[in-house]
Order: sequence, then structure tokens, then C-alpha cells
Amino acid sequence: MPDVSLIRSELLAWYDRHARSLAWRAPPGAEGRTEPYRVWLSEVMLQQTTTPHATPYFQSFTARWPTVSDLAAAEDGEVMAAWAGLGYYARARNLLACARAVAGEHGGVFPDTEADLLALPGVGAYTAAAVAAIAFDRAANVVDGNVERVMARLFAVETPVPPARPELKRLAGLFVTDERPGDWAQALMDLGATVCRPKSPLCGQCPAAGQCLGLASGAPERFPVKLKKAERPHRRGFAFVMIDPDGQVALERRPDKGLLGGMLGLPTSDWSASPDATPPVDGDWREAGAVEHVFTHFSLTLTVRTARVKAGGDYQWLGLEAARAALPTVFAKALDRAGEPALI
DNA sequence: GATCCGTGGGG
DNA sequence: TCCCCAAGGAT
Repeated sequence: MPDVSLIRSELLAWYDRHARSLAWRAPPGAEGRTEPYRVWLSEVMLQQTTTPHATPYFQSFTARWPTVSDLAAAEDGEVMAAWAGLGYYARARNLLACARAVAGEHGGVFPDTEADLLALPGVGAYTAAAVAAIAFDRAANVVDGNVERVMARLFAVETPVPPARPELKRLAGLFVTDERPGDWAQALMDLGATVCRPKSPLCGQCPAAGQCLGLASGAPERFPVKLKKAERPHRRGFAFVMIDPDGQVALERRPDKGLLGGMLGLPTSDWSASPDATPPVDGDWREAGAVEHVFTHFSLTLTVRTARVKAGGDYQWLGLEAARAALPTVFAKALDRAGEPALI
């Protein structure tokens, strides 16, 4: 069996030499621990999101709202617009709810235990453990997709995920001690991101290669074994671009629950196998083509229709640039499409 | 436990 | 082109 203590010391030594330089990490030798606000913000942004995608958002959020109290005081629409393009918009709603809970119920100071962190909106098992470990040096079992993969390979776990999750978490827990818990968590995730990668792992560079049952099996990339996932259905729909004489576009706030919840959007039909193409208002509607978009659990062909109208009704009217910046990607694509046939 | 919830890059 | 998937959480 892999030697837990040996792997720990080898990986921590590797981390001391190979830690990635990331926007939310204190530079090497920096005084004091990392700000909990920055750790929390980065962890939320990194949920199911790649580092390159999250980085510019982290920079703009921290520049605009330097503390959790600043963020708590922001308006909902501002924060949602600033999150536009990052995806999983429930994160932005929960981010604001969490900031307000910290500002209002905790005096602007993040709680420093895993249990108290877990009670905050948008903070689940992973994020609570990560903030506790990285910001507060608590011995927490930080398990994300990277850690699951590393454990599955180290121990050559044949049980497929997701059923194997509890077992992988148990294995990860074998490594958690009071010694450098924050560094340990980040070392494991850095290893997973740069060496023990999903495809073509770089086992020749791995400090734990000598202890890895997956490598010994001859096919480490086979782990973690995965269950086949369901097919992604396809839907169709219409998006309606109304432009007033000043070039303003009609947008509506989407309900908090459901797809793209809380975000601004174009008026649309239902999205289904055979959507109802009736536009929201009468007018001289023209077809501007279609855009394709892929969501997590369905793909969409969105046909774009445009009309010149007078501003009014129950809409927010924004200029083209402002609208595009505030919209989720699927609607930004639709707006781009509407602009092409020289309607504007 | 199963489902819903985005996006963009890489193989 | 298509498929995979990335520092998950809520219901």
C-alpha cells in the first residue's frame, strides 16, 4: 500500500518548488495568511471553472470590491453583470447573499471554522474545507475533482465515480494532519492540475510516482473509472431583439430560480422541441439567423428575430455595448447575430 | 442519490 | 467535429 507519510513529505517538498503563481495566492514569503475574503472569492469562482477563465473575474472583483463589506454593499444587478460570462449564475446570487451574511451577522469577519463556513450560502463541503485550510490553517479534508483523481490513481480505485466519492474522500482524509494543512490542500490540487492531469498524466514528474498503485498498474490515466453519462438533449427556441430608435435593446430580468437565474436576458420563447414563435409585441419582425449554444444538460438552437420598436413596456433598455457586457454568453451570441444583418 | 445549473479550451 | 471536463452547490 502507498506510504501516506512518505507521500505527504514528498508532495509538500514538491509544492515548495513548484507551487503555481496564482492571482489569489500570497506571493512566496508574504507576511501573514491569505485574506479569507480573497480565498473564499477565488474558491467560489473556481467551482467547476478553469483557472484562466476565473482569473480576470477575480482581478476585477477585488479591484472593484476590495473587502467583503464592499461587496455586501453592492447592488444585485451590478454583481450579476460583473459575473456575466462566468457561468453557473447561482454562484453570483449566493456570493452576494454570503457577503451580506458575513457583513451583517459576523461583523464583516469570515468565520474561521469549517462548520460555521458551511452554514454560509453557496459554501458547500469543498469550499468550507478549502477556506478553513487555506485561510485559517485548519486541518480540513479538502476534496475536489483533482483530489479525487489523485486518490483514485494512488490507490487504483476500481469503483467508478460518482459511487466511489465517499471512499475517495476517506482516502484523502488519511493524509490530513495539523502540519501545513493549507499548503497540503493546495499541493494536492496543484499536483492534480499540472502533473496528475485527467489526460496524459506526467508520471515522470510526480513526487508520488514510487507509491502510486495506478502507475504500477500500467495505466494510471484509466483512473478514476467513470460511469457513462446520459445523452444531452437538443432544444430549439426564439430570441427577440427589440431595438428602439436610439439603439437601445430591450432586456428583462430573469427569475432567480432556473436557467440563467437572476441575469438579464433577451425576451425569448420557451425552449423545447417545438417552441412557440409568437413575439412579445407586434411589429415588423425579421429573421437574423440562429446561434448554437451548449449548456450543461442540453444544447440549443436559438433563432434570432429582430424588430424596430419604441422603448417602453416592462423592459430594461440598454445600449448595445452595455447590454452585451451584462448578458450571459448565449444572449451575447444572439445579440451579435442580430447586429450582423445591418439592422443597426 | 439524481438532477439542475454555464462556459471555453483542449485532445 | 465532438467529447471531455474544471478548485461544486442546492434542491
